[in-house]
Amino acid sequence: MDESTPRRDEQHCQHQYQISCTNCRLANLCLPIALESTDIDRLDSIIQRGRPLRKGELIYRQHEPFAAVYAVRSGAFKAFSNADDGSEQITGFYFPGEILGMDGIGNNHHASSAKALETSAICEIPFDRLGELSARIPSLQRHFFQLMSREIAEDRQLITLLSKSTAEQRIAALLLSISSRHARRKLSANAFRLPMSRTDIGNYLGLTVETVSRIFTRFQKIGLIAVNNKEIVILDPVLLRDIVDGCARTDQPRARA
Amino acid sequence: MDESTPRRDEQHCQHQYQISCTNCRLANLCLPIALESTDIDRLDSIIQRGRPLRKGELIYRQHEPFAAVYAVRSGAFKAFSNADDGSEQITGFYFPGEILGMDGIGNNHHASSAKALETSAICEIPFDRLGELSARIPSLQRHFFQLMSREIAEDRQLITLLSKSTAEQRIAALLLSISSRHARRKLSANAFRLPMSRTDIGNYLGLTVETVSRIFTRFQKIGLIAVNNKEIVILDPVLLRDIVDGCARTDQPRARA
DNA sequence: CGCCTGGTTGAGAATCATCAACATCTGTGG
DNA sequence: CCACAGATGTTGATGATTCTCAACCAGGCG
Repeated sequence: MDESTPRRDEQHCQHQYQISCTNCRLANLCLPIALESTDIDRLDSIIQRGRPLRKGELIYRQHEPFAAVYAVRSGAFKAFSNADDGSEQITGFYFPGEILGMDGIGNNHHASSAKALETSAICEIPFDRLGELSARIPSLQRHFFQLMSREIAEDRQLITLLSKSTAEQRIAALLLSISSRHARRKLSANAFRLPMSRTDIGNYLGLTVETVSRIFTRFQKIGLIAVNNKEIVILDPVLLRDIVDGCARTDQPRARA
Repeated sequence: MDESTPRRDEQHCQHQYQISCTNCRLANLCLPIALESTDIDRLDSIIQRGRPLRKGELIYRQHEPFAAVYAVRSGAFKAFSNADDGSEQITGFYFPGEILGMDGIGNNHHASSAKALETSAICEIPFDRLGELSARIPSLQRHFFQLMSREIAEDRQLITLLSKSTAEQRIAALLLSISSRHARRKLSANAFRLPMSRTDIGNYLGLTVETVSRIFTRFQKIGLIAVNNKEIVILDPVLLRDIVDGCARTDQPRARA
């Protein structure tokens, strides 16, 4: 109960923010993927690394001029946009190795804001210099096209989720998504801390806080997950997937393949 | 009643499918935007133009190897992906001047399928050659980044719509979106034909056909739009926007700013 | 200690889905 | 040109999921 967080390793290590791309343990997920080491050095030379951000600080604000994209080095962020009436819509959560801010390229202004959900560090990648570099390093250009394309493909999965799925399926899908993104970083797939609030989860998934809360307790009651505030343990990954796929429901007394 | 379609001009003209980018009336919306005329010629030289597709024909299928993106020259398309259970999710509608297939770049396979909603013509743009060309023409690279970024930003608008809006707001937003895309092509903003079925609209917006139908009739009853099958006339654009923005509802007897 | 934010639980209401019947449109073949 | 069948769209009655409103609880911080 007092092992505050199980990922102190990554947190600590990645807060050493003057590390280079070459030595970064996220290099295999992030922009440098598929680059030769000399090209990695060139990429490295355009990247700015600043002090870590504290919880609640913004990387950039919606409508601000767009100048750079950002790689998450440690911590977690939410991206959100505000409608005219001030209401917020969260469009994504971002974890180490993922790239933020690509929706701002389109019209030279950020289409959303990005806020740290906990103490976090980032690498700033000035976009005009990335463009120049991409023109000279074909594999970098291709890789950046791929990153943007994957962002599109992932947004469309979310669209499908919002359009077709029940509240249970949405929450189960989010848990699985976070789980797999943890696994990608060689962290436990089945035990992790949710950096965002229940309100954020509801906002992201198109549900109210109350519904999110109810479903967490329901999932807990059937032994699907263990919840302790933001700490989550997935007890039955198979059932979780079955719920996402629509071939299992929580009101049945736990019969599955 | 017998003026079959008011856009026979564009349809006819654009079906002249061997036209070059330089002479294409969509050049100011499509990829050539912001290119010098010599660069347009270079772009033009890599573009493939085939025979028109008939209603129901596919440009590409989900999971097929990715090789090209496609510009709509005439007609209209829907992009959709199928879940494992075969259920379909429409992720977008595409009109002349818009680019299709960018979600396939990410992992070299198409993440969705694209089907013609009516007789349509396209320009095929081989992606590897576009990449080469982009590396040599900085403004082309930048423009393609921008197109992808806008696709992301638009998907996120849809996410907000699905996450936060009522059925009425979703339909109103779709009508406004189609209206503005018509206007961009110098066609009437307030009178157009919906190329997709009610079922498609419902699928796209996360609603059932019945709900879509009911809302069309409700909108018609209050004098917001005139509906004749797929022909739509927007009678009160201001109110339509108010509905999207959530500051007007149809159950109030028509009081607005 | 007490406030304040964030989270949980309950009761009632509302929107939208479902099920079912019917209408209309399209295109095909007689 | 008409008749028909299948697909597409409309309308109505009913019900379920989720939202809303409200109260209450827990933890963190001044």
